[in-house]
Amino acid sequence: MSGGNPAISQTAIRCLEVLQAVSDHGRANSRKGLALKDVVEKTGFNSSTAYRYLQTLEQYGLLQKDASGLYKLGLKVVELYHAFTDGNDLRQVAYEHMLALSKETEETVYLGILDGLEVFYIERVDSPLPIRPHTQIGGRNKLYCTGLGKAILSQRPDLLNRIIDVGLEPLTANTITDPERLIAQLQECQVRGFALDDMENESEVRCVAAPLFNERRQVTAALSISGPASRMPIDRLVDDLGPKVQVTAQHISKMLGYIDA
Amino acid sequence: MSGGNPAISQTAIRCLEVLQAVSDHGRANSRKGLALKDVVEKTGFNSSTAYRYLQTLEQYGLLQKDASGLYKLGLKVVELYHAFTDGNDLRQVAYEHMLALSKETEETVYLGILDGLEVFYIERVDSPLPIRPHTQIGGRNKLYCTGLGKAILSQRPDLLNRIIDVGLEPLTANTITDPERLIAQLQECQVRGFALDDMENESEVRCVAAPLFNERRQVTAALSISGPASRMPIDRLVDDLGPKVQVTAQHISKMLGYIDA
DNA sequence: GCAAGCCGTTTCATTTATTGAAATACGAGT
DNA sequence: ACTCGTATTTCAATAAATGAAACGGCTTGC
Repeated sequence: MSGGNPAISQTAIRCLEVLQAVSDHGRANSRKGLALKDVVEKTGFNSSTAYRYLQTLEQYGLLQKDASGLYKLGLKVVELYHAFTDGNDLRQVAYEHMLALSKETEETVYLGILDGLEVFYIERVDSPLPIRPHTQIGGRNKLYCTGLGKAILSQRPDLLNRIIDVGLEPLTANTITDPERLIAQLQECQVRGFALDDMENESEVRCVAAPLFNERRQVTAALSISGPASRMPIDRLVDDLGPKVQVTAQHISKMLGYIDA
Repeated sequence: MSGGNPAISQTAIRCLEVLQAVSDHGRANSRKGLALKDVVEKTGFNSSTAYRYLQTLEQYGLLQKDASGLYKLGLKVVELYHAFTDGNDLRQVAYEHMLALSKETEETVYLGILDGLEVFYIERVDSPLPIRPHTQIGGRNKLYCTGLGKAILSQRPDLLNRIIDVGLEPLTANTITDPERLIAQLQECQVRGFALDDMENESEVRCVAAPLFNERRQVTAALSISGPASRMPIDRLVDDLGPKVQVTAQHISKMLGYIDA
């Protein structure tokens, strides 16, 4: 190869591309796994090579063959996930508070963390009600048009310019695309203590979110309550749910070692 | 290298060994991550090599650096886990039943699947009570001395000889090490429909478990209720909890497409 | 019942990326 | 400023990855 970073293993990365292909497939088409030929198609690798990678991943347990001999994600994934959560204070302490908050409000509660210029959804507690949002854990969304994102952004002026430079792409009719308006709203959110998302990321979904502070008073995560617009009139968000997320977020922040000024 | 399977990528496997080292460390010592030198120590790789692997895993998102620059598991792990659960009917279907069962009994409910000659713990719903078992999700246990294992084994005579050949190592004073007794108990379990674990895997923990049947009438998974011996006298297990796990297991089996004879 | 075709698997000479010793850069502690 | 312990980069030697081709098994069609 030519330019690539020399401190990266080509072979290992290609192998992980195979893993990704299988993972992506699971998400999209669910049900059945991928055959060797599918992996060859998706990745463009030579079939011997793809074969070897599949064998390797299977041996390690990241992949396994399903009943029909197709490859799908393996048990090692579960093992790694639980090792991850064991070492992840934030998720640990937040989870029980999220359960309580969801129970109290009967709505879906999300925990998101800052990852680059996006929010990464790290945990969710579902609403008991039949109609509820379906954002994927393990997925990502923009900072400027989600409750979680704006809650984080309101405390992280350092990110604001980068976000605006990249551009505010509208995702729904309500997405804020005017930088001035975004800035104004973030200031409002800073004062009030929680952020609103009025169908800016997905139509029919509204959301309130509050930032989480760690022991160094930094914000890299937020908590939100989210639900169908029909159950979420703006005044319920502002008067009822907003204060509730905020209080819960404060509790969690305290557990994380944040000391109120 | 000399003998190794030629259909396995050495490089990729070595890279995954580094991932494992970081993962293992997280479990054992929690808190902080691993430095390059630690990885070098643990794996014995040359530092340039280990460095390249760490870079590779970090770039892919399986690892990330924590605040102090040490490596820990990254967000890709969460992404993969949720792709895994999306494509995993069993866990999906079982989970809500597990929630209900845990709520009703106020005890911890486990879901385990057969993996080789062990049970792999795939999901858990914790008891609300303060004293509760702590078996790790993503971990493994023996078939012959756990409720889950015996529930599976009672329906899988094909595995029995292999288990006995390997040997019944005692893990507690109560572990059954006599093959005859084990066989007798499995038959009893087959008749009654659920298996008991009377502190055979861990002292102070008792458990009842029932097998889960899939659409092809095979058993590769089981459901259990488990708790401290103090709250779990044998007659509660037999008269109350046992029938409850069994009924729940039957519901789940039905959802999985199992048709009762 | 035979042939053709498709896919997974193995082989092996060629090519390429990996390797590791050593040089270098960095940073904390003194 | 110097030292020590790490992290990072360099580069020639080398071991491992690659891919074309051959093989084998299984299904499909005639």
